[in-house]
Amino acid sequence: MSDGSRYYLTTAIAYANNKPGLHTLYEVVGADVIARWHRMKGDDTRFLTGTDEHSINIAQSAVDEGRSAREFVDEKVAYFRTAEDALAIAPDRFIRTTDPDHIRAAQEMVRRAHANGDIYLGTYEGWYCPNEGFRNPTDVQETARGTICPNHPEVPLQWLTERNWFFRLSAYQERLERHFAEHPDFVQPDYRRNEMLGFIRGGLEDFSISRERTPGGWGIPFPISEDGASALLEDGTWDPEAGVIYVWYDALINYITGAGFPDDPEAFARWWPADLHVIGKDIARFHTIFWPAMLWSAGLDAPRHVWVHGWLLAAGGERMSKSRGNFLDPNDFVTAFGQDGARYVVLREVPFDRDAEVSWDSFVRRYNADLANDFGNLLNRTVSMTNRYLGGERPAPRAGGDSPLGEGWSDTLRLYQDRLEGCLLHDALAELWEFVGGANKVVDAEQPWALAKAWKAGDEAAGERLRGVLGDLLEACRLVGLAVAPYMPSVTPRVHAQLGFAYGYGSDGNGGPAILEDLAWGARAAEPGRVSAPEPLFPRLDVEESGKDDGPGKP
RNA sequence: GGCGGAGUAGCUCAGUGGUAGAGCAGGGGACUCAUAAGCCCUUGGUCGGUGGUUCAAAUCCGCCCUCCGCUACCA
Repeated sequence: MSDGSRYYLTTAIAYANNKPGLHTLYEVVGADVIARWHRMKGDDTRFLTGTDEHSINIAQSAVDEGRSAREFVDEKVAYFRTAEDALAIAPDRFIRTTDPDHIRAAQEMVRRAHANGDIYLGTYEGWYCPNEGFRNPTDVQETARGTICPNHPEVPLQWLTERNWFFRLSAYQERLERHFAEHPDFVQPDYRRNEMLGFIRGGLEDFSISRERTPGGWGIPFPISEDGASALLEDGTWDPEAGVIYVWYDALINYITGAGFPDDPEAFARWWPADLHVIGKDIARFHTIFWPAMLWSAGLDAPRHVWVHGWLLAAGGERMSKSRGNFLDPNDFVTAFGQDGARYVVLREVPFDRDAEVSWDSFVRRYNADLANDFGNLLNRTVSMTNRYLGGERPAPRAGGDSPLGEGWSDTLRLYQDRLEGCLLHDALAELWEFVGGANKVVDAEQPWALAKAWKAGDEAAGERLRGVLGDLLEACRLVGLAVAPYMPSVTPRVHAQLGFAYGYGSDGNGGPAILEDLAWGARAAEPGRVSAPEPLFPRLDVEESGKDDGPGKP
């Protein structure tokens, strides 16, 4: 039921300074699930993810490695795309802040802010690290040798003053407070919203949006000169004296570039404002305070919702990072759990609204308990019994009222949809798996093997009941298998194949029937078919062999 | 320091006044369709500490301890 409703969602763009860790891609997997769900519902869906490439750190790292910044980021971006492919991430566009249309978008935003009187020349001063640029006062340390940056203790910091353009964030304080009040679900979860509101009420300061000096001049050229005229030179290049756009100002704009701004007004009118920005808790302020103000300044609408997710933490609650060496490699993770298994366990084991400590063990336990034992085995035993007792011919499920499973399904589906659309991705799966548990109980309560025996002995009623029970169980497998498609896109077709159903969705979730119609109990009851030979969906993993003692860093 | 959140079974957490719960992990049993999976039963907790209100407190109030988040320009 494609009702023409559109859904535009984004992830934060990843900082392209290294290979991606699973803790970074977690967010993208979650957003991909939401995107797939909307596609399968029939919404005209647009899912944007990509990379943030203009930081000073990146420029400096490239200099350190003796190559161009462009070469440096191209390599990192390739790592991201490979890992995302391995995890079946299917964006409608992978945006890079070095893309030409994004550069145009960022410059246009600066021009609009300037035309609107929202930017002005000022001075920015602070401790400047030759390696990392300006440092936050809270990040520097006073020592006997002077002020140093903890990351490079041997390099003394310089107190520098720059002439910068400032954005008049202070002018938007009242409007931001009003926006938060009028749109209580603008920022979620609620405790994040409260934190942001507290920040706004504490008073907003203007922030600088340009940089005079970056290594190699890396960044998007600032399009306006000090005198307020265009910084475009006669030879078609940008005046280096104008500096570059500060990387955060540049980065946020990717969300509108990805919607068609400013080149394609028609597309932009369709896709903007975004329905959902999925972001990490560390960048909530930029997305919920700076970003709306930037948009309003340019005469554009704020995004509708911003969801702030938590982090995967290593044992002891430590944040995962490359430098700590306690991160999980997404490619190793996919190798161990499979593409679908990896997506499932990371989204089931980590609540999407807060942090969670994870370990290799915890993921293996979750995989075995939920995927191999509960659902995989349910499908396996159901298909096996259908083959053994009914010659492989798939019986239809009983009408909802005649079947405990059929009766319970509508509640399960409603809760699943509520949780999923409310970004509680872990709770959505929990609802589905409660239903799986119910189906396993039905097997033991009905004992199809006993019914089969009685039927063989001439009890026609037992045969009738056997067909009904197995029909219900097969239907339960079909429904769960289909409902989890956003989470486990390649498992669903395998479930359908074993059950003898055709499967019509494409690899990104587009193209099939509106999923809610197909998710009704008995929706395909009229289709005859035969089950195939049973084949385990999720082979059990051995905890010992999976690297029990290695910790998350060395799977 | 200020504001906010949390401390309940080995692990992850639910439970806001009335005899301590779930899932996973551990133990036992019956069954056998199945990936030794599933089902049933079960071990396990002075509900962070302390004082108070109450007939009754994990739940309300005071104080204390521990942990976490936010407290602006690395991204």
